Amino acid sequence: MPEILEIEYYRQLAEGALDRPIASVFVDEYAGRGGRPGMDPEVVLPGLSFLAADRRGKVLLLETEGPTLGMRFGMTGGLLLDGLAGIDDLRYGPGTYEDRWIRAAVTFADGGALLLHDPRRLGRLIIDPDVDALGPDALSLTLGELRTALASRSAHGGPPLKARLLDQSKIAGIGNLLADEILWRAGIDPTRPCAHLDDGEIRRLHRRTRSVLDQLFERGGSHTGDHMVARFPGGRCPKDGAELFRATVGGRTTYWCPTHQH
DNA sequence: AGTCGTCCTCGGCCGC
DNA sequence: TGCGGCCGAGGACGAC
Repeated sequence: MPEILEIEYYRQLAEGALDRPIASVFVDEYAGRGGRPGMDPEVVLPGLSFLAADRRGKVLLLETEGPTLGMRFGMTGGLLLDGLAGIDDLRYGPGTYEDRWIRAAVTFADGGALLLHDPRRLGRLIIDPDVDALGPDALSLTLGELRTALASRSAHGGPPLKARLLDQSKIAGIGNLLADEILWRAGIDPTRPCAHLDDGEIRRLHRRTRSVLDQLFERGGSHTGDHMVARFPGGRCPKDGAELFRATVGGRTTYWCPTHQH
């Protein structure tokens, strides 16, 4: 599934779409949901060009002379430019390409096109998305920013740590699989109240977040993590062989090791 | 503030 | 064996 690393690949791919006048735009009924009234990409984009390809968390931001096109990819969204896929296969996607799964298209005057390929229809195209609602970007997360993100004044120490890591308004870009991988490497129990980590644990979590993102980016994406091979019922911890716990944490299926994650 | 259900589709798995 | 049908997976968001 596309998380921040895949979106960063898409952003790099989209740099090939800059400075090419937009001839027409198509957005299907689902991909256009949630947009601002009167801000229809099909209407406001033709005639303009993308001038910069940016990213905040999992949102790809294509800036023009006027409005900015925001693209979200949901679980199975893929970006194609002039026929090139941004990523070969997605863990939960069908792993194949079909014309009928093209949900949106930006066609340039030169005949090329930027396409959203999204079998399960959770991707969205939004004009001028609210990026201020997002927390600091995970790829450049500082220790101080992580400290702030984990703080809570609640009597019980806030929501489970994993739920907080997935909260895009606190940290932008971490998805379900990345959260499990990071916590597994950091050796921290995902169900711990997020504000109950001591300073050493916060530092460890920060260090592991950086190393996971750096390493997976070099390897080619979120779905190639070490913890992922054991992410099935009955799977065993690649570090120590213990059978992983499986439970819903923060509303998402979570796997963690009862032996080395505390 | 934090948790839960919903959206959407498809692959996988169950049972007959 | 074959097929029908159900479940669960992901991220974001609205509702309690």
